[in-house]
Amino acid sequence: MTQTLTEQAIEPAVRAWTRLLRAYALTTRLLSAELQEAHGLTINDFEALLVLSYAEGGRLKRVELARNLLLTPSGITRLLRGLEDAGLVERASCSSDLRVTYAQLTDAGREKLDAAASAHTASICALLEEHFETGDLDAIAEILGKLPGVTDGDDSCSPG
Amino acid sequence: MTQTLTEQAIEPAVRAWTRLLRAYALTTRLLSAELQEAHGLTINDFEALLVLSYAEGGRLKRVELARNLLLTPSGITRLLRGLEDAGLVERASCSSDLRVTYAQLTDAGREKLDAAASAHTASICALLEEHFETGDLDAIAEILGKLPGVTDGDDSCSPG
DNA sequence: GGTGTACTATTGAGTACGCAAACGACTCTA
DNA sequence: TAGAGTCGTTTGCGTACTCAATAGTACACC
Repeated sequence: MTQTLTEQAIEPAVRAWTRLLRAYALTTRLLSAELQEAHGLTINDFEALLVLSYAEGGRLKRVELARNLLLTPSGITRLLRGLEDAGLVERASCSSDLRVTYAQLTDAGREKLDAAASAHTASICALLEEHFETGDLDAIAEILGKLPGVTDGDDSCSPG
Repeated sequence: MTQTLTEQAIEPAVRAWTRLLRAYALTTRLLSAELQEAHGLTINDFEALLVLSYAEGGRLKRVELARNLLLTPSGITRLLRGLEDAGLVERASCSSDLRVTYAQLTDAGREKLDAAASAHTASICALLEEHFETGDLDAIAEILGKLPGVTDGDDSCSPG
C-alpha cells in the first residue's frame, strides 16, 4: 500500500456500513430500553412472540424461529427459556420427528404481545418518523430487503 | 384494541425497523467473523483504530471516542483495555484536565489498522456490492445519516 | 438390520456489551 | 475558599449473545 488510509476516498459501501452500525446502535438502545421498562421484554423476546403469533397455530419449530430471528440454535434455546419461564411460550413436541420441539405461544403470551405491541410499534414509529419521511422508510425497507435472509420470515407475516 | 395484531397493516416504520435489525445481524455476523479470523479484531476494535487514525495526532479523548462509536464510557474502557494490552493504543494524560485520558494510536496500532483495513474494506464492499447497487448504498447512507448521532464522527473522517 | 451422515436441541465456556454506583477532578457560585 | 453540581473514568454485576462440543433422532444406502 503506497496510499495511506487517510488519503483514500471513503467507499460508498463503507459509508453505508458504518451508518448502518450506528443507526442500529442508536435505535436499539432506545427501543430496547423502552420495551424492557414497559413490559420486561427484550427486542428479541418481542420479535419471537410476534413471529409466533403470525405462524399457523401460534407455533413454530425452534429451528424455524432461529432462522426467522437470525439467532443461532443456542440463542433460541436461551431466548425461549426466558419466555417459557414467564409462561408466554410453551414447548410442544412433534410426533413425527422426535428431534424437533415446537415453540407454542400461550394465551398469556398472546396477551402479553397484544399489550406490548401497540406501545412498541408506537415507539418505533415515533422514533423513525421523527427523522425519516415515509418515502425514506419504504426505501430503507426495500433496499435492505435485497439482502438475502432479511425478508426470510415475511411470508409468515402476511396473515391469511 | 378491537383490532387484533394479525389484522393490522404493517407500518412502514416497523417494516424498515425489522429489516434494519436483520440486515445488521446478517452483516455483522459475517464481517465480524472475517475480521476476527484474519486480524483478531472485533468490529469495534477496528472502528476505534480507524477513528483514532483520522483524529489529529492519532489521539482522542476517551469520551470523544465513546460518542463516536456510540459506546458507553464503560464500553470504551473495556474496548481500549484490549487494544492497550495488544499494544495498539496507549494512554496519554491531559495536562489541562486531569480527569481526561487520551487514547493514542501507537505505531503498531497504525500498522495493524493498515494491515486490516484493506481486507476489511474489501469484505464490506464485496458483501454489500454483491446485493446492492451504488445508488442503494448512497441512499442508505443518506437516509440513515438523518438520524442524529449517526454522522457525529464524520468530520474527523474528512482528512484535512 | 447396521452404518454413516445430516439435523435438532442443549450445554459449557467465553465475550461484548449496558446500567448503576463510586471516585476523583473540574467549575460555578457566593 | 467552601460547597454543590457536573464531568470523565473505572468497576461490579447482570445479560444476551456466539462458538464448539455433545447427545439423541432421522434417514439413506448397502
